Amino acid sequence: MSTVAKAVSLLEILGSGAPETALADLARRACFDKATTRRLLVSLIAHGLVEQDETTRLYRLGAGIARLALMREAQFPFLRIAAPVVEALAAATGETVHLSEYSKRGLITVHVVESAKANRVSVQLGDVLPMHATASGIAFLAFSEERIREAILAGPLPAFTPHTIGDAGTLAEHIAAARARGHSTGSQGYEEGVLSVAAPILGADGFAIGTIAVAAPRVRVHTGDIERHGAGVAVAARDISERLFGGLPGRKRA
Amino acid sequence: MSTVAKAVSLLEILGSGAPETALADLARRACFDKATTRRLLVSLIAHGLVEQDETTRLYRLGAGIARLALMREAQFPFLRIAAPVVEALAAATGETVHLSEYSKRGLITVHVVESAKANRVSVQLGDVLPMHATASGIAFLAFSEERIREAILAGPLPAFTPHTIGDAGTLAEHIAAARARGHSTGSQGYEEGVLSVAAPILGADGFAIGTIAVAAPRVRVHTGDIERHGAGVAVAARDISERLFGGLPGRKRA
DNA sequence: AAATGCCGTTGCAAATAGTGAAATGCACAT
DNA sequence: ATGTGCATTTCACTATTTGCAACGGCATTT
Repeated sequence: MSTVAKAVSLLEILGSGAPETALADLARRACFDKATTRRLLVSLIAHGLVEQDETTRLYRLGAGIARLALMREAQFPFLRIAAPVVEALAAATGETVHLSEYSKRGLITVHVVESAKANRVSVQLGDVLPMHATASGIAFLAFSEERIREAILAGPLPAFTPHTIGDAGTLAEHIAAARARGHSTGSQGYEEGVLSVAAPILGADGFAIGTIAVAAPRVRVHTGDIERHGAGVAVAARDISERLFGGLPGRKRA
Repeated sequence: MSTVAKAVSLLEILGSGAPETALADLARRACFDKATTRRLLVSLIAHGLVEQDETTRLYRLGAGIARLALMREAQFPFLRIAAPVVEALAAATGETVHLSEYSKRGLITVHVVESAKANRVSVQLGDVLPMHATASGIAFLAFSEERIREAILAGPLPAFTPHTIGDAGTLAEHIAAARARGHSTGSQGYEEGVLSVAAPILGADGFAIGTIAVAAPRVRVHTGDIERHGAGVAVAARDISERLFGGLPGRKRA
């Protein structure tokens, strides 16, 4: 295991769970020696990616993380551009709308506007959505590079609910259907009782770079709602793509 | 130089400058061997912190960075809490207001609302502000742990403009004055023609964790404006502290 | 009060992981 | 065709990293 892999693991562990973590706890969770863990943390602290409480000796993610994220956002203002569209769609539908961005590990939820209704779908910021079990994932795969799609179809398809698609053939059908329609639908594949509709946000090269999705409790979805939301996310996704890439002919982006 | 230090350097270089960077360019700027640079990048890519354009082979910061930042924000919602206060102060003063957070390297600018006026002060998100040359820095040091203050007073005080404070004694006086008043003033120490007023945002232990500042072009600052803005930032800073720590008696934070 | 357990920190020899020069392969321009 | 510039791979060498073990501080327990 490479040293940077270990360092990143520590960051991920610090990010998940409690806001602050003790050294021994961290070492145990990461399965590293205490000494190793501490030395990695010292390096990370020197660069501001981790901070340590002076008195309690507890560790937490540092402001350097935020700095990197801000620099990235300055280079590629995905959130700044897409967030208003998400808000607008949330207002128009009255349901929870979430935005995600592709990453090696899955689709990362980068923005959420929850429905104002009491019975609503809640999505955690930073959550990683599985490709095969969510409307977002299927919408993404329908417009992704073939390499990514095949990797998912070839890999394991863990079940999150009894409704999760566990068969590569069925998944391929869903993907094909989503490609034909321009948006996907997800039915309780990740969480029970949740229906979702998602559309891909396309990059400059025509491949998906993220998705926008509407998620509603099953009991509230009536005839025509799926189609209405499907049209909504498709328009919103296209809108985001255009704002990101339409106005800047010089800039290329995968 | 430790391996994680190198990996983080690459992230910083990727964040600064152009949105996408070539391997050779990156290796040159970091002063690493091309092979070394690439292997580090491969590790970072595996964890989603870096992405590579499939066709151009250019590297950029990945969505994993955003994920870590979101997880951090979920643990400690500094931006979510402070941003509305910054907006309000910007609306009230009509000038540029910026928010920063302490990090080992300096004060990191995490939120900015620029003045609507044509002649306005512009601050870059993610910028690191020097402690000795900005109103924010002096406000921070006035309420920081002694260790940090002394490290700055002992260290070098590079000049950014002819007005930058270059003398430890003068700096100590400014810090003392800021502590007495509850807010600091900065006069063209970092950028020519800019006057700033800043106040510290205090953590649960009473030490500063960040600052909020109003920055205006010198020509627009008239009699009484300094005092008015000083009162404004002080109230805003206290407001943020209270919203962060007042409501959650169980949570501690340095 | 002494003892026990837990935690963070430091030192050191062993070993794994990282290093860089050079070679290979790939595209594009000459 | 030939050349140039780039990314990528290989391999012997070296240095960083590693984990054990011991230490000191702190709190709770006996």
